Amino acid sequence: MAGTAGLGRAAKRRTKPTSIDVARAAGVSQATVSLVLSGAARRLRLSPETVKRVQEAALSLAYIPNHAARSLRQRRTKIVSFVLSTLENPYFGEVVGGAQQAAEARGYTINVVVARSETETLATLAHLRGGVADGVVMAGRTPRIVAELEDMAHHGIPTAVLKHHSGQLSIPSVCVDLTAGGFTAGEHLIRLGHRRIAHIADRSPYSERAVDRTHGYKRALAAAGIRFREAWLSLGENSFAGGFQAMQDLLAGNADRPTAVFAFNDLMAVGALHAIREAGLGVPGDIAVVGFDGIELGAFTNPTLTTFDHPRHDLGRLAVEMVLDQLDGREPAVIEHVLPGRLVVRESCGAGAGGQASKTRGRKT
Amino acid sequence: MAGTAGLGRAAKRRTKPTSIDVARAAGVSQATVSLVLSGAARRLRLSPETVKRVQEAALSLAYIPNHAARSLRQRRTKIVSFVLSTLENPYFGEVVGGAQQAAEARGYTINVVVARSETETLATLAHLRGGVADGVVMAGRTPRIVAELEDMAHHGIPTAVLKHHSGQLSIPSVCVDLTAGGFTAGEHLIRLGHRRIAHIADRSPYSERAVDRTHGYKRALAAAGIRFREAWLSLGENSFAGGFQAMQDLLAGNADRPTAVFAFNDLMAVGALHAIREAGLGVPGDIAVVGFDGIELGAFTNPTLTTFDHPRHDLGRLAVEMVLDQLDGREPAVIEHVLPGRLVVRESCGAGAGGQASKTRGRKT
DNA sequence: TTGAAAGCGCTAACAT
DNA sequence: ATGTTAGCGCTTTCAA
Repeated sequence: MAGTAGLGRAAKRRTKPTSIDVARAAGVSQATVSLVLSGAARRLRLSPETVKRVQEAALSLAYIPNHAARSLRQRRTKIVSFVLSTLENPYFGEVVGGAQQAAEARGYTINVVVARSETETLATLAHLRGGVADGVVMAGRTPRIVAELEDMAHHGIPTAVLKHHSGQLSIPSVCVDLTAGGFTAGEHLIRLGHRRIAHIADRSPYSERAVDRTHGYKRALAAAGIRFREAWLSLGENSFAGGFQAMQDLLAGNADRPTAVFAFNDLMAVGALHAIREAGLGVPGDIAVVGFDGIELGAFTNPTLTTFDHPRHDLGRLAVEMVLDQLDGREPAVIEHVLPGRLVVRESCGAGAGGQASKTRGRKT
Repeated sequence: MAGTAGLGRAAKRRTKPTSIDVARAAGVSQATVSLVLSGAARRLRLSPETVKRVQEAALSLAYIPNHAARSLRQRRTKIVSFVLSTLENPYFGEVVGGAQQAAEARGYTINVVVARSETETLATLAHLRGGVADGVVMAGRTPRIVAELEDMAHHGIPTAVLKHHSGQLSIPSVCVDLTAGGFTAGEHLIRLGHRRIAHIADRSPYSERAVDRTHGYKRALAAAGIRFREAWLSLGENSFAGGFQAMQDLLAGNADRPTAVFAFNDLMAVGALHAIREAGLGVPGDIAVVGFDGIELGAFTNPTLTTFDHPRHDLGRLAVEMVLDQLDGREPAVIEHVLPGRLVVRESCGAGAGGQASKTRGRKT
């Protein structure tokens, strides 16, 4: 029972047990406890009894190593932070899922931090510099954020950027080929006979330079000899309400209304669907709609949503792997992953000629 | 110029500056640096010049305190973890938003951890026991998780549970009055003349005991003298697809189909809407639908969704405040917050007689 | 095969 | 008004 080495600290009120307590209980040194619990026992050929005694002591004391002490000593936390701007778009649910799986496979934990503005993001990054996590995956960016990330990388905190081309940056990045996506979406609508195709874009600063899909859309128009009209480019917040409002603007501002709309993402596309319906018009009859990013919701709207689907799981996985590779001291094999997306044709574009219920869950192309 | 005490560590390659480096640069002691940067300077009447020298040195070295060292010494991290089971339901977006705001107001940071199963959750909690965070907000629960949380509380890591009544537990909790919600939803449908009202529930283990809204629904039926029919209770996964499937089951399994459905949450309700449409039926014409929880999506579906709206922001805020109160050494003022929700009537229940477009954004009751 | 000792970077108590 | 000292709990040489 009681104390090998007396009451000392172990007797203090409800203090969590430390490795010293375990050592005492097992009758070994603190170092041995550490060795056993870190799995180095076999390599160093500790005697099986010692190992067993330590394990039992640890178990009976419900010993859990102190995270702060361990990270201080080892100079690493085994945590990667995933910084994103909102949880209100389920898009990131799957991305984080992929990230977690990749992290877990290599012994790391993901923690998600929401930073809603550039200011908040910079504050978060400053916090992370203190060593809260070993690396950072950043979804969304502005020039200042990128600069900060580059600096962090120089100071030993590897990062990866998600979703936008990093262009000339030295930061590893993963993104979907957004330009191809914009082109594919536009082209699809053109093939269906549309020539008056509007575009709803995100007005947030995060997307200021993220005009890739808009470029793709313009290229599709150009390829078909259709002139781009400024009046058919509508900006809104990145949300249902933003898409709704952007679509209303589009309808109000144009005497000759468009016959099709390509939206920044599925969230905004759903907002647009609603605005069209409120205006007494039909989708795809009066206006065809194509979304972007492929969240599950699109398979359940009325009408179901044609969209450009992203490999969300892979996006998360690759971003984390790039960070972990850097932590392992190797440069990531590829510094910029550009993943392909694919068009998922459903009802909202009017392509499914038949358009029966049985097809509404989405055909993949 | 260089070293008071020689080149030593400061000269080492790219080591992040420590408070010792700052102290040297400012010509003061390490303790003074700590005092200045923690804001204790004024209280202790450090001379303004000293303060200034330290601040400048810290700035020019881009000094950031080491998180691990600080937490080890202070025995706290100023972090609260928010553990939840999925990011695919935007419901939690706003809850986390409220949590963050409350945390920030008191100098804490929230970090979100996704644990998709009971096993993952228990592993996460074990990790948190190591002192990664000072406290935990847990969304969703099973008996084993609750037991674990209680134990953590005994060991100095305060917790709060979100969303379900804690019943006899000693853990502080915040939830919406789900029973009242179920009752309100059922009653609303009954008032509209429905008597054949089905219910779609969540089959996940997280909800095993969370039958509150189902109770409410049954009570509403009973109050109207309507017999509860087992065949009209359908279970599904907590997702669009789960609601879709549960609704299909309902339609397939009943010769005399229900004229109304009350769904576990808005996600499942949207799945149900889709199943009804695929079956060639109309909402609310053939079947009225009422959802639960009030996520933004419900204002943009077709038809828009009548639902029982939750005060999501407050839910997050109160949960965090309960944790922080415990960290401050005071018992939370209230150990169980039961917040009211409110019915938001939109199109899917058929109540909006007129049902014009202009009303579809939702009337609050 | 195991133990002893040092030290990660910081803060808090105690001296001046 | 500032400096000295000790120590948070752990891992990791180095010694035995």
